[in-house]
Amino acid sequence: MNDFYLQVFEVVKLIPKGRVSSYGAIAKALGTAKSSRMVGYAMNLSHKHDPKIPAHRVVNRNGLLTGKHHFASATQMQELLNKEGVQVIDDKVCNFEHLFWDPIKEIKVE
DNA sequence: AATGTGACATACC
DNA sequence: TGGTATGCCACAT
Repeated sequence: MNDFYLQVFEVVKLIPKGRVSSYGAIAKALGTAKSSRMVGYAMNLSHKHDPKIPAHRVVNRNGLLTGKHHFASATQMQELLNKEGVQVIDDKVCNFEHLFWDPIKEIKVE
C-alpha cells in the first residue's frame, strides 16, 4: 500500500499504552498536515493491514472519540481507553493535553 | 481524467 | 451551543 497509510499505521502503533494522539498531529508528523482526514481514513482500513493497530488511541484534536462509530461497538473505544488507563468521560479523553502523545517528537528523532 | 468521499480542522452564522 | 460551509488532500470508483 502507499507509504502514507503505512506511515500512519506505524505512528499509531508507536503510541504508548495509556496515551492518545490526534489525527491532525499524526498527519502533520507525516508531513501532510492538511491530510488529517486521510489519517482517519487510514484508520478505517487499518484492520485490513494490521488489526492490532490501536485506532482507539487516536482521537480528534478536541479529544473526542469521533471515530467510535466505526468500532465494533460505540462503547468499545471508550472501554479500551479506560482499560489502558485513559480516563474517558462523555466520549472525550480526560486530560487530553496531558495524555497527548506527540508523534512528531518520536518521528523527528528517527 | 474526473468526481465523490471522509474516524479532520477551521471559520462563520 | 450547534449546525452549516469551506479547505484540504489522498484514496476509491
